[in-house]
Amino acid sequence: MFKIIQQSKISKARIGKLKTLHGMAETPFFMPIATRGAVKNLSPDELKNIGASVVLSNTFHLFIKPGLDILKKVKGLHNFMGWQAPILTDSGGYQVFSLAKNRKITDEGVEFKSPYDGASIFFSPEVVIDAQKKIGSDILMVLDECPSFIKDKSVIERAVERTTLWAKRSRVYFKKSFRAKKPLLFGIVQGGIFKDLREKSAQDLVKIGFDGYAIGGLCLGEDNQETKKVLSWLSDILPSDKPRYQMGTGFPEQIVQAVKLGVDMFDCVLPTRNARHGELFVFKRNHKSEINLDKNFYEKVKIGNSQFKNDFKSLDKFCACYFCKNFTKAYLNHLFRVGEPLYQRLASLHNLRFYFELMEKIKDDIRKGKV
RNA sequence: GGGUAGGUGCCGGAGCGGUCAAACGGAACAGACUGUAAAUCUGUCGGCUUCUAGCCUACGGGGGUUCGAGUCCCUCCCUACCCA
Repeated sequence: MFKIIQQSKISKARIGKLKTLHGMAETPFFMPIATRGAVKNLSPDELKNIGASVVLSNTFHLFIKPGLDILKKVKGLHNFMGWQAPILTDSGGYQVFSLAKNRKITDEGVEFKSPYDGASIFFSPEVVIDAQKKIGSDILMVLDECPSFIKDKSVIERAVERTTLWAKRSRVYFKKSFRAKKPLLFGIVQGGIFKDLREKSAQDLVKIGFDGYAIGGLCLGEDNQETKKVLSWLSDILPSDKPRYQMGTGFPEQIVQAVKLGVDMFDCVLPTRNARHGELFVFKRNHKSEINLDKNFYEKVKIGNSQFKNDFKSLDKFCACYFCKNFTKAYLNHLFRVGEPLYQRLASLHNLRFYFELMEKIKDDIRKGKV
């Protein structure tokens, strides 16, 4: 299911191959986010063209709309959204965090209030496995409790206990639910920035046994040094022959840091959301168009700012995206200011292409022994 | 020529004697977003300075009433609509 092709000699970075029911994906990879069955503004063929291999969707949001009946009728999300490559589905654990005002959590599960109409929705580990089965996900995530990192240790500790309990239940239920054509099931490590909690969480999950291990609850406001520490503690506990997935991460330098600490999979809303909000990621390249990941290797460009009104140059003439190859910064600045929908498409296309180029560059550096 | 309604900051538009450098929108200028309730949210937005404060200039022009006027009175100019 997961095979390491190359292991770096100077870091924990590795290149691997993850086999899923919808084909192989080379790690490390970055997943664009299609929360409601679509990466905002982009079509599947566009995603393929810029280098997407796996897409992330969301059980909670799909559960509400369009609902599982619809997804079952079309035989899964792949058919529904026209994406025949792997799909990973988040469990709704993140909504425990992001919709904290509208949910109640007990050991049984989470009682959500729908953000659309206030209807109550109950998520248990079993409900979530069932839902992901109907969605037809290739990589299922267990339901977890993603706490805010600010919470005191006792709160985090309880979240870890609950997450482990739910992981066990998920594992058991998963085994019952799938016989042939089994997708992958990932457990999720919690524990905030506390060494003992992170270690306990990881050890208990490893005992239960999963196809891959996710690291949750990171990059939610904690200091980057703390993130790094957590990853290095876990790199020795999580089995190295299984894929590791840092959920919700992150800024480009955070991804580079994590890969060096042995992480294989990433996802984040930043490239797409920030694109929509006027922020573009751009590599700093030398005259030969090379990127040096050891330095400050990129900048964030606020394309709507007045300085780009009269900037008729390409954003990045070495970028392979449709926008960079065909349009000027001044044009995108104009589209942004007047609110043309095309703005969001071009900006999203560019930022995602940046992330995929970043992943290609990282792999290239691993192959060359530079990372 | 007569009548009516108006003229407020970059634009639209509140205000009807003091708490008004003037609500609220928009534009403009900047910032934030990390397993997406996000084409969202936040801040600044007359000028100057010793900038959690002070000073100056401002509500069509001019004059007046008042301790005090964007707000009341007179007059002039302008705009829109209606009647001749």
